[in-house]
Amino acid sequence: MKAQYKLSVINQLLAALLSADYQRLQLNLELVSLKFGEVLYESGDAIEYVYFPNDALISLLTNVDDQHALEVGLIGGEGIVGISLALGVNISAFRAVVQGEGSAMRIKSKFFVQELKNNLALEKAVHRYTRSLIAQIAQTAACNRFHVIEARLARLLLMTRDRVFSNHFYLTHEFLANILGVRRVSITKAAYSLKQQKLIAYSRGHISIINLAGLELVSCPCYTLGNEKKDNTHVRIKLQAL
Amino acid sequence: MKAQYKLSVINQLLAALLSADYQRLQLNLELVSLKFGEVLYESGDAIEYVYFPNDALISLLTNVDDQHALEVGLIGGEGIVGISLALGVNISAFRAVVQGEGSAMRIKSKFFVQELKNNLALEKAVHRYTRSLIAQIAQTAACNRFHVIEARLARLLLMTRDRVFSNHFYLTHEFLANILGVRRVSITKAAYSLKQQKLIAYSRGHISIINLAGLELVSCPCYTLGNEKKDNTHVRIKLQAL
DNA sequence: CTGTATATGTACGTTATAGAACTGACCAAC
DNA sequence: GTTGGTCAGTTCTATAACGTACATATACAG
Repeated sequence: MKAQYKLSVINQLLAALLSADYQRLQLNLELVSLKFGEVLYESGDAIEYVYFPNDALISLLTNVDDQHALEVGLIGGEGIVGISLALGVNISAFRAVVQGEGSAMRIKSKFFVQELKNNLALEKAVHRYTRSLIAQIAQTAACNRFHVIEARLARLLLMTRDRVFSNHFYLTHEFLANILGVRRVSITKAAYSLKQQKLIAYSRGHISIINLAGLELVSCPCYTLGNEKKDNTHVRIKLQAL
Repeated sequence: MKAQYKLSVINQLLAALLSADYQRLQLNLELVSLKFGEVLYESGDAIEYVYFPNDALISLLTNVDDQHALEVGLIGGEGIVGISLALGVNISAFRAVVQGEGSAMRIKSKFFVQELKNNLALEKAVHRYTRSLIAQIAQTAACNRFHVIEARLARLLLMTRDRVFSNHFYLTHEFLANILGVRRVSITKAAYSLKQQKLIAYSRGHISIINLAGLELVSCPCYTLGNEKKDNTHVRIKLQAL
């Protein structure tokens, strides 16, 4: 299904392209809807498509052993999934899982690589995004090391919110546990505490943020820090151009 | 001091360059010796020089708060410090600290960026190295999350060994604690245990690996995994060409 | 050879999180 | 409406790692 109609939300990297560049790219772009839990790549897989999320949300996970994995990056409309390709390697370093249902534009790796060569603006944007992803990965690493589960959970919920543009989303404790690399029980305990504090509400996976400012307070400083530091220079927001 | 003499060890990225490319690059390269504990950049600093370590060892740290930092990457002769530049950003995302004394080649950012444009092989190598650094950062993140200090210490010692090409190096418990983001006491305990097991010896910072195979056994699987996965395609070892 | 700084060792109470096992509540399909 | 599956909550015990404080040992400078 090609993208031939307006979207309420469009990937910001694409939105920032010049009209002519976008027209050309669009020929090979495909609009897809991504389902919760869907796996785009396993770590080590060849990258078949590169994804530009619109309102979908992709979690990058790294495996330790068969038991444990850990989220190292979270990619929404501000980014792109499959960055390795822009670094000359067509193997994914991560497992990429859909954490938030939604739509994305995708393009065959071959076309993406081709386009990168001819489209300096795209290349530049992708590089800059790569740089900010590296910072995000490192930040997440440090956060996982030093902060308590409740704070990390709050941070994850806030980051999710920012990327799906909504205070309501679907995430079970089990899924969150996988993402944060902790036991489900620990999530339940932390989530219950947040619920008690009237910061969030949830039931069977349907989570709502009901006190944003409060949630920011209990979340670890990484959240606000991450936003301040966030290198948004890779996108010049130009939604109106579409 | 320009590099006009043979080195026993030379950075592998440089070694892999074609002779002509290297000749040109060399005009702007400078041989420097890096002292233990020296800080190349703070996180957020403008990148003045890009470093190609020979036998020096650089640790990349990310800050959490004023109290805590955490190593996310370790760069020796296989790599390059100041990668952000190749991604179009001249600000360092990390604090870069000399963890192992030794020499490195350095080049002014301006020249490096210039050279990247004209030297496809270098650009490709740097990109691939970036890709493998991302994998390393993520791996380290997961490792920090799941493995016990003793295993992580063993891993760090092994990684250090691999990069300084020696079983002997200088690292105090205090320094190691900063790198691994744990208390000094925890390092002392873990190091003491390794010493008891006759895997290492140390005194006042002078560490020796005395049972390599044994140390690999107690180190976390990340170590061997990291080596298997290690993407060395960014260098074509060509030391004989120098 | 003595004093001071640096490096390492020890001890004690505290806490976050792990592991494991079980209960209850809700949902959808048959 | 019963059944089977998913999701959330509780409890218990074990332990790795923390914070802090202090003690010893080695190196080096005067």
